[in-house]
Amino acid sequence: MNKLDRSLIVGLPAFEGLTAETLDVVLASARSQRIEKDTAVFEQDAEANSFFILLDGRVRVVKLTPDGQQVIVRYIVPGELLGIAQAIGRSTYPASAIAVTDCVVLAWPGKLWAEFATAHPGFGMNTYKTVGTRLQDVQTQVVEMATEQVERRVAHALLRLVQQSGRKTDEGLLIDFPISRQDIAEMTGTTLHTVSRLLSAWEEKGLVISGRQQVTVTQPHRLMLLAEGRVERD
Amino acid sequence: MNKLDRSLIVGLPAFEGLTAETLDVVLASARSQRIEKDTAVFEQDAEANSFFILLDGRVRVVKLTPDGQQVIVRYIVPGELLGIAQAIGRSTYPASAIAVTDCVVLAWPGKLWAEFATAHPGFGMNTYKTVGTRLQDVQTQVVEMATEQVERRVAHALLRLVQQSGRKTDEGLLIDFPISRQDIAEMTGTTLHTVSRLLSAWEEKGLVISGRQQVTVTQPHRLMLLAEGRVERD
DNA sequence: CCGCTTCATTGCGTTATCGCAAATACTGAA
DNA sequence: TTCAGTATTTGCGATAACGCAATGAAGCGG
Repeated sequence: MNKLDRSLIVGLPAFEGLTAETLDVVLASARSQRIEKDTAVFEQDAEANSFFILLDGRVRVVKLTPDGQQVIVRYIVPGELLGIAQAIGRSTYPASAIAVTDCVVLAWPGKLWAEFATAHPGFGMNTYKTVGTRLQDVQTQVVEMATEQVERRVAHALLRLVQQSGRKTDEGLLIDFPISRQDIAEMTGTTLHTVSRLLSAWEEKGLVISGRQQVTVTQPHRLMLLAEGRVERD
Repeated sequence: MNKLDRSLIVGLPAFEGLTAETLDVVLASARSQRIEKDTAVFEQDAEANSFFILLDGRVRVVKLTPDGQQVIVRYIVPGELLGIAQAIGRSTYPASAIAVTDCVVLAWPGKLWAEFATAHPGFGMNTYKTVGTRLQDVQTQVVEMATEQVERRVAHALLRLVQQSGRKTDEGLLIDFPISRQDIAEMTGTTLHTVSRLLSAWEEKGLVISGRQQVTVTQPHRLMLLAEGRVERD
């Protein structure tokens, strides 16, 4: 078994404020794991045997409805925790997590979570802060879904993706992982058709450039105006 | 200053597992407060100077959008925490809380939250569990809003209200606080008109009885079938 | 390099839901 | 008891968004 290096996790929000010794202790029980693109890190309703930190790649968190529809709850970027069912008092995962690209994660046995949290209060605090942040994010999303029409919701979603995973290119800010019209639809509660029409219209207006599983926002500012609803809805 | 009695909070989930002495310590810094119907317990974006437990009455938690629309995030029933901005790492309240009926709350200075949480880990855990539960609730709501059409969303909302605040009457389960069509609309992201039409249709079918600011679910089972979408949508 | 699969586009008809407006019903206070 | 203020109902027209279906483009595996 190859020893994991402390530098992997130093500086991550989840471990902020912990001593070097603590990091080593924590790392000692972690195992690193490669997750191939399009495979699951964990599955909804399965026993929450592990919790994870994403070190590299992108992960999509998805909820499946009884009738087979999907909703994308959020995207995870490197440095973020995922599968922390324990921290919210669950024994099963409330959603599935799918690797959007090839990924590397650190995994810990789920039962260690409580141990860590009590032995290293800072770690507990940090995860709770994550949970709190996500609560706010999701509540914002509810407000959007309740009050905004589709065009603005999709605009907001794109802006969030760009903020989280935007890579600067010649043309603008590229969302730097593969994302389909269907994916965007599942994030915003609409259909791939509507998303496609919107992107086409926006491309026409010069706000974005989009292709197969790829979106670049060329004029974030104008897109933001549109998202905020104070504009040009022709 | 009248001393608060331990019996007020014994048995509440937030204080579960704490010793009698601890309860007394905690109570020593609490002040009890009466909140008149239709007044605010706290206001969105205000400094989070206090956190609360609702002892009696009902509170509506509302988010206001920049353009003046409202969304009802949740209803609080006695025994529940509210205004726990500290626990999610915020210094301002992310929403407003309005008394739906005359209420009694216990209030603590916000800065005490962190003290309590460290001095009495059980208390911290309990609030975090609350935050976790709410995260799941809200995520469920996002999934509903993304995948279900209005009729099912409203049905789900009513069932939740009945479950949380249903009082058995001759006719069925009465939501035991005043709730308008507008309120239900703001919970489900629709309009009071649509809610009114739905309630009328359901009354026709014998599922509910509704009046001014009042709803009784007479056939919860059939309403649930409708909410789950396996039915009679004529 | 070819064929297959997946993804995206777009026209067109359908429909759920909205938004307005007018009428009606209920409640609490004077 | 009456009046004023709110809440509710309901008809009707408008429309945002869906859903289908057909076509076209892009990428992947052999």
